[in-house]
Amino acid sequence: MAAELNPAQRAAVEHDLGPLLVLAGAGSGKTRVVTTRVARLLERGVPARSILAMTFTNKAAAEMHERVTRLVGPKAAKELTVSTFHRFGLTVLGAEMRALGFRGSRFAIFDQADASALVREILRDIKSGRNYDIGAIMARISAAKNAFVEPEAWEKAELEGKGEDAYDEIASLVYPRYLAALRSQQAFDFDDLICEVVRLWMRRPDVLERWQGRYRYVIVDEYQDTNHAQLELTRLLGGAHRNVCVVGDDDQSIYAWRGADVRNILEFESHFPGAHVVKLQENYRSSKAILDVASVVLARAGGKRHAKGIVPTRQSGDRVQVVVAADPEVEASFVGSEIQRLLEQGTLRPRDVAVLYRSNLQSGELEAALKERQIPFRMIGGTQFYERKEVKDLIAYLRLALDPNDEMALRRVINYPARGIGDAAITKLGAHATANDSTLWAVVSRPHVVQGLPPAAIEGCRALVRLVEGTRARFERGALSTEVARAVVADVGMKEDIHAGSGNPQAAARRWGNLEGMLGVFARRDERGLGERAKFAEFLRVLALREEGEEEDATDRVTLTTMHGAKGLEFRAVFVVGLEEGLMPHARSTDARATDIANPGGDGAELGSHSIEEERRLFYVAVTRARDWLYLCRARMRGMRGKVMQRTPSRFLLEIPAELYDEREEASPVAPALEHTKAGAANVLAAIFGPGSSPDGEIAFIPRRRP
DNA sequence: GGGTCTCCAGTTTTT
DNA sequence: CTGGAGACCC
Repeated sequence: MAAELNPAQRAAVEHDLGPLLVLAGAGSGKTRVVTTRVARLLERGVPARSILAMTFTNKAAAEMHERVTRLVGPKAAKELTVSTFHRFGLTVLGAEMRALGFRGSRFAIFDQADASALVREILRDIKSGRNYDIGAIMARISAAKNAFVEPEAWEKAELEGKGEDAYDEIASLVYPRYLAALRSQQAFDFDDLICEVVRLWMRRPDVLERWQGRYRYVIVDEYQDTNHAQLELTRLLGGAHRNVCVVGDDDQSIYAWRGADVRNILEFESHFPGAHVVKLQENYRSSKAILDVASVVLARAGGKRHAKGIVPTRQSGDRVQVVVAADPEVEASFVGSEIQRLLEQGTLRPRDVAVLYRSNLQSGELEAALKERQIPFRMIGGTQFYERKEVKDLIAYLRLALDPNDEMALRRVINYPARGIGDAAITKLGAHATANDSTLWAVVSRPHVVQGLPPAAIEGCRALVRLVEGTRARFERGALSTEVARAVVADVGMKEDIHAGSGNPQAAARRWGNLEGMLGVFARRDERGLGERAKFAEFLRVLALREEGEEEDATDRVTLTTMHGAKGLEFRAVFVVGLEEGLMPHARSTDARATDIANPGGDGAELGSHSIEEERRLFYVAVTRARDWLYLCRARMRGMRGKVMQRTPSRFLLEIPAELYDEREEASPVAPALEHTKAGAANVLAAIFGPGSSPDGEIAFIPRRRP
């Protein structure tokens, strides 16, 4: 095996004891190095069970596990721990319930939507008056957690006038209540799964020592995406033996906006003194023509970076294509026709092609263009399946039936469907529960004891209890999950509700489709013998971590995804669309003030420039997904927020020397003279849309008729 | 308490 | 143009 590795790769694989930083450029064979390294450790006699590999996504974990299995066989692979950071945190916390001082052996996991519902409730409760952006508050709370700032310390900082804006102020108010609410429900949010492990280990060296003893070799993938808490977790776990191997690429750091701290990878050598550093700079993925463009993108990158180059190993290949389309529709139809052309040539399968965009909003035209040409495609991203309202409602009912003390679930469905239990009634019920040291469910089960509860609400509580008891009875009879879930859907009348609820039949069909998708997931689990009550309950409990989800779609389809969503993937042909100022780089990244709100916890002044650098890295990630064919597309005009705007090309596009690509113009079929000059465009617009269309600014939006 | 209207804002997102 | 959230009226 070693013969197939280049010298740098071999150095990374052969490195034995002590900290190791592998700087793995795009397409440099990172996964191969990691898996081979694991195999090599096993060869040397390291027991598989003392190796821990941590990734960010379940998909990455599954892939790594699969590839190690291929190398070392299932027996050894089974003993390895390959998991996400969060899954690992869950394992530790689950094993240390006693040390944590928790009752029983279970805690709930709040996903993003649960947490945001909780924050919304707290905001209502403290009558903040203003319309705060929940996401901004949650981002600040998350930042505080990951920096291990206690609520008291934060409040103190506020009092001393260190908090700058209104969001710091409101978040510092919400934070303690949020924490208290989580704890009272014996619940953790995603951040807690990491942070609480760190806290536990810091306060209980004896516990830490056990885990250090268990895992003698630690490997962390995509290290540039780690946040502060993840660094601390890694540092503590590796603190004794220091066999910590991290793999990543600072040039692909694109998640600072959600707390990733690129300094972790930049300063690895000071966090882990004596670290060995290996740079994988040879690129085996992309043609030289594509890498030439990628190199230009990186050459202009500012900020602190690990110095490394891109060494092409492949021939030049086909030239990069820059495509200037009249508008997004034309851009999309170009993408569609070109994909069709490539497919018809027979050298490509649909699965070899990806279309990448900055924002999910851009997907619409592309979907339509591919559908029109009957090109099969899959979309990654958008609102996550399990976070869709109808899916969460169903899950909440099932959770409630399995555990009536699941207050989050109860609050979610207490008045869905509307049954006369409004905000006022819920407040009364909650207050009664608190006053009598009882649970919310207990009060809902005996609504008549609550003073001043309207008869409609009492009747509503009874109806809810009947429904939940009925569901529980089904579980108790031993019914499998699908049967119970279908009964809930029927009893609640979810199908009717969905179709009545929205005026848009397409949206209704989609939402119903989501529910059927969920039922499908249950059905497949049932078939695998996982449908009985206890297993199903555990499945629902950790559903937030999405370990079983929509299973990987192995069918042969074109991939539509955001540039973020494409990280870690590769395709023979890649179309990057919407390369216009304001979209890519996104306007938010060039507007310093907006950026400050979106990126709390950072050090204010530099944020604006950081973000533009992150956009650049994102563009670099997008470009380096391509193996053989790369298309960089933009539109001259784009409707945004109901207005048609002239668009200027992305600065990243303008930076690329003309000799590195071919450029072509895709004219609108309606207005072939539209291109070239602003004035010309304005004349054409005036002809089509009537006078008053200004050349520069915004033009009243009139949808184009399709030819 | 519930349905309807109006207003506003509008990246990226895994766990 | 959208969707979500709050205001407002019945």
